Amino acid sequence: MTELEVSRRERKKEETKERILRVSFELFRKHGVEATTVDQICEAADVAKGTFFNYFPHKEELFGYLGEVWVDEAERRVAEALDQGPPTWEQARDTFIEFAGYYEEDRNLGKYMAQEWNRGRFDPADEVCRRWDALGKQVIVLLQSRGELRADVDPALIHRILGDVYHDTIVMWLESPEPPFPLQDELRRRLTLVVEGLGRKPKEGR
Amino acid sequence: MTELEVSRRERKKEETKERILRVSFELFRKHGVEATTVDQICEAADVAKGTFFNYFPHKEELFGYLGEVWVDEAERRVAEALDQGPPTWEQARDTFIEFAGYYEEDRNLGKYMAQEWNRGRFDPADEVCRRWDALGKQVIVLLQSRGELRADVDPALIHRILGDVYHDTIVMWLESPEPPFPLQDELRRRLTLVVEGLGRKPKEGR
DNA sequence: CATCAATTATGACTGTAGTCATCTTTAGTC
DNA sequence: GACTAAAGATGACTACAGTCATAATTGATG
Repeated sequence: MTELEVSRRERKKEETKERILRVSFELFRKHGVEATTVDQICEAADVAKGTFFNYFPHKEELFGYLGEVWVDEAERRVAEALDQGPPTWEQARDTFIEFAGYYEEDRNLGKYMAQEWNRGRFDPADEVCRRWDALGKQVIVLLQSRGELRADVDPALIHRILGDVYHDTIVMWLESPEPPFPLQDELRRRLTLVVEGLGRKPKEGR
Repeated sequence: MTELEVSRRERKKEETKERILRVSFELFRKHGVEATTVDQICEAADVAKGTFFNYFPHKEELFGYLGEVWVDEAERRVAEALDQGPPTWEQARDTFIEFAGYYEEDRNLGKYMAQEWNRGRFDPADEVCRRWDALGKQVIVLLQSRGELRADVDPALIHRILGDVYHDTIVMWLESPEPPFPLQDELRRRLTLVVEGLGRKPKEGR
């Protein structure tokens, strides 16, 4: 076998993993995450339990892959936006607000995603987190250089604070009673408020 | 038996609950939360497993009681501070920052506490959350009336945003590598920044 | 003190996540 | 095609959380 073509083994492996992932999320959507057991997933994907755990060291690991899908898409969209020149604060803000749409697609799944994310149990979490971070920081630095955000503050700190508010708003939305409030509007409101300040003015101008 | 004195049954019940709680946290501190099983707790507290679950519908419920202890203390301290007249922003900020000391007392326990808090699995969670909320909001309204915080913004929103940053800073600290950064200094830095604003100025004065 | 209803304690049992020694399949070699 | 080593699959097994029918304890009442 040459190195170029993918061996049957590789192909089967990939197929099995794909099948487990596909079947899992089907069941999650149909019956909810808590109510879906690994046994059921194995049954539906026609693999032994051991096989499941060969691919995913624990049940929650499945969500790591959802995270990867999301960040792939997000990176693509940010690059696209930056291609049209450096953004204003409003443009950048709205681009990131749109990512909240991932959570809106399936609230139940989103809830679990946020939860597992918090627990930091994913294996690829480090990598995925790093990419999310890089995405945000890159934009913050650009905004600082354009004078749209305070340049006298560590961009990592600005990033973290905006991230806090962003993240917590989503968590709040996930837990809010039906019908949920309009997530993206609320994000816009809060992020704007934080950038404008809640009260006192800084002692020095920026 | 008169209604004034507590029956032996009541006393025993209380004793058992206390014993389970005490023994649990001893074991948590000694071996870590994950590593401590309910069986071990029951063994050490000399009760049957069923008894444990009579008192605490699930293992995590134990943390609900820690939450209650914390909020009791916090309420006491805020009342004390308000007794000395309405606070400035700096005073109020620092009072709340001191509460982060609960987490500093035992980082491992704190980690679990924050996690379980997020998951919202405590039974008394509603009540305890409500009290924490009331505590914060009360102070925000006071600060607004003194012109220390923007009065043109819903106090609940200000409260939520400051809470986001507060909470997330603690989570970050809990996850930070040894030796951890100085938590209270970092909280002060971030909360101040949010109140002063990250960049753009509001269109209208406050 | 005997009886009873209500409360609390008990531990065998169930369901599920996760492990591991063993078996099967595959790609490469002669 | 036969052989081999390594990758991958398997399911019986373990460990733990949580349940529930039953037993024991308690306080009240005659």
